Amino acid sequence: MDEQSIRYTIGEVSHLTGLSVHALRWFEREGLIPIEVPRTSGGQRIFDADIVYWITLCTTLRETGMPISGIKAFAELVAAGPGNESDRLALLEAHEQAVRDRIAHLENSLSIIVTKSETYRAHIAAGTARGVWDPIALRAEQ
Amino acid sequence: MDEQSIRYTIGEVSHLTGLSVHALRWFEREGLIPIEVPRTSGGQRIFDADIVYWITLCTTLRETGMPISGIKAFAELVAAGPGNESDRLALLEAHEQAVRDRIAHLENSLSIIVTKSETYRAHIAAGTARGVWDPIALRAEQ
DNA sequence: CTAGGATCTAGAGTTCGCTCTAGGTCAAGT
DNA sequence: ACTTGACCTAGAGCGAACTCTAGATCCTAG
Repeated sequence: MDEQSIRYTIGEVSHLTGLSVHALRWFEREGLIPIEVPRTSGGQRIFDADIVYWITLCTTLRETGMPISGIKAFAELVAAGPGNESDRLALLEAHEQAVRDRIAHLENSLSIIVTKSETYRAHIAAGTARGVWDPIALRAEQ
Repeated sequence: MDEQSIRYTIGEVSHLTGLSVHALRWFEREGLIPIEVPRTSGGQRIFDADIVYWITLCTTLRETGMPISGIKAFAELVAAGPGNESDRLALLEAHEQAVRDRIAHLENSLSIIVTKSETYRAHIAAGTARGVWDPIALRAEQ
């Protein structure tokens, strides 16, 4: 990496990552960023590509359901420096499995929803969209 | 259906559906159940197979990310009785698509996480788990 | 008939993950 | 120099989805 890499303001990072500036400041306060974000002499944050990359990774982890506490644990490992890479890997692998499980569960649920939709479609097409196939309407109609 | 179908207490429904009794009462209060749940003379709820089925469907919708407000909308359509089946179908199909999108997004994110894991594994195996591949360690080590 | 576990209502409390506010300071264009 | 929009800190507030509490009633087994 270049010694003088690109410097971003918090607003630019907000655009790059999709997180609000509030959320970015909050991420730092919560310890999700493994270094102290450097400041200008006036106290304003200076982000570089590395931190933006880290934040992007954080959002990927968040979007896949890792709780803030999990990301914080990961950040703490990184902050602790070299030597705990297998711990970091274990954390990632556990999350990887959690995501796979989540996808499998969603696919399962999806098929239930699809079946329900198909039942509705069939009955609507047949003009018989009442009765046995609707457990609640059923009650009303008996 | 049988005129005298099986009757369940709220505790039994809790076991059957995995929702807490608190959550079940809250679901009713929030209007997620399209009928008034009948009561004993003493005021205790009596659930039957139809309601249990409905609640199970609700949990499937919830687990796939439908907000309570969405389920409420669906319940209101069902409560309104026959005639709006295509609205119900539209609601289900919209959610179906949302779930497909969610799965696609998760798969995308998963591949990012997998790549990150693989990088860690490769570097740990090579005994070079420091430096260039870790954006934060990178900073510390330059 | 009585004990005690299950249930009732209505509303307060909790957790998560931000979002917003107040009361300033900073910095870039004119 | 001045204006104006971005940024600062610390903490309060918020929406979603429950969860828990209090104080009372129900109901089933012994």
